[in-house]
Amino acid sequence: MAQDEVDRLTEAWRHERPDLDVSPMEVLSRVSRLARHLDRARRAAFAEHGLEPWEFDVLAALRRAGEPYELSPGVLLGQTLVTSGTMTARVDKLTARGLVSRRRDEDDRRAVRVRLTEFGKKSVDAALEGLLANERRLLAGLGAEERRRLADLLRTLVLPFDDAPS
Amino acid sequence: MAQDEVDRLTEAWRHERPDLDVSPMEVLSRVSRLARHLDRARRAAFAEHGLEPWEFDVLAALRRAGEPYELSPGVLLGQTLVTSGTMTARVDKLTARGLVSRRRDEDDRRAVRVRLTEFGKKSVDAALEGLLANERRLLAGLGAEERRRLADLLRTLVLPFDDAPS
DNA sequence: TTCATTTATCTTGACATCAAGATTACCTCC
DNA sequence: GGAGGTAATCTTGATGTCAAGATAAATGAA
Repeated sequence: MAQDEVDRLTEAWRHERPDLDVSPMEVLSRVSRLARHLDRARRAAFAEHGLEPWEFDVLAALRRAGEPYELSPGVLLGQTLVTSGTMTARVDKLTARGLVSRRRDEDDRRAVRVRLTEFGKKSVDAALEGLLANERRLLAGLGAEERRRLADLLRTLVLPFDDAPS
Repeated sequence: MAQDEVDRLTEAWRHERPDLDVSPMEVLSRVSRLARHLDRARRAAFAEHGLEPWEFDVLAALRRAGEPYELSPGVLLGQTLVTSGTMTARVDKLTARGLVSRRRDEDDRRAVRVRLTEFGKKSVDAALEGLLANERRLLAGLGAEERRRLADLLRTLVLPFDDAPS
């Protein structure tokens, strides 16, 4: 198989630091680099539907929640791995664009409900289909069984993080 | 095996959008989420050595280059996947901290050489060892053969990006 | 030689993010 | 029914990043 950037990177490290075992990078550097490439691909895929990646993340969380497509900022925080200040800003901008609406909870007046608008639902549904089409293309190099094994191996690495929430 | 966040996420999508095949997410969402967790782990590991992740990335590229630990901003761009404006800012800050020095090339006066200082070399060498110790811990759940397979599968996904430079 | 093109780097302006703290409202225990 | 503690959200200030364009120098064709 052809060499990728990480092969060259670890080879260089082995030359410069032969005293170290850099083999962990062969897995984890590829994860990081692949994620950066995926971010760019996602950005391009969403741009066709007029959404930024961070906009999709919020809208998708609401969409996944099912009818009536409504969650609190606090729940959205947990699903998107951002801070509260960031979520405030995101909801502000999504509201300004008419993709979601925000209203105060009547029972707990500290709380807020963020709800997908009809426009938001249409946007996120279209963007999701574009995303999946793009992702299928990126995975074309792997067979079904390989994808399954890859997913399983990745799950093993992710699980410790999901268990102990940061 | 226990469920992770991505299992819950795809299950929710299948409930809301039973018409779509969301299986690509089982691989790619895990890559993205794992990368976010790795970023945080890297940040913590580097903090012990007084470096930010972006600082390490630049210093490590110079360190890997070998004696005299000197590269141009343009080459650093390619290795770190950032834009030229970002690299200018990074080199500015690293210079201010005394981790690298910058001087104009004598032959091509458009060009600049960024060189690791002795302090920069010591910092990046120490941080690298901390990073690897941390990465070994994160990979503890996988055996040697599993790591190799995982690395191979990831290489297959990364290669198309490395070939066609964005 | 000279001018247009290309290359290498830097500058600018906008923006998303975070950490820390402020604000407002609920809740529990005396 | 207060008072202190907790919870949910928002505000502020600093920072890192990008996209697009500016600057400056090398290159090549006529």
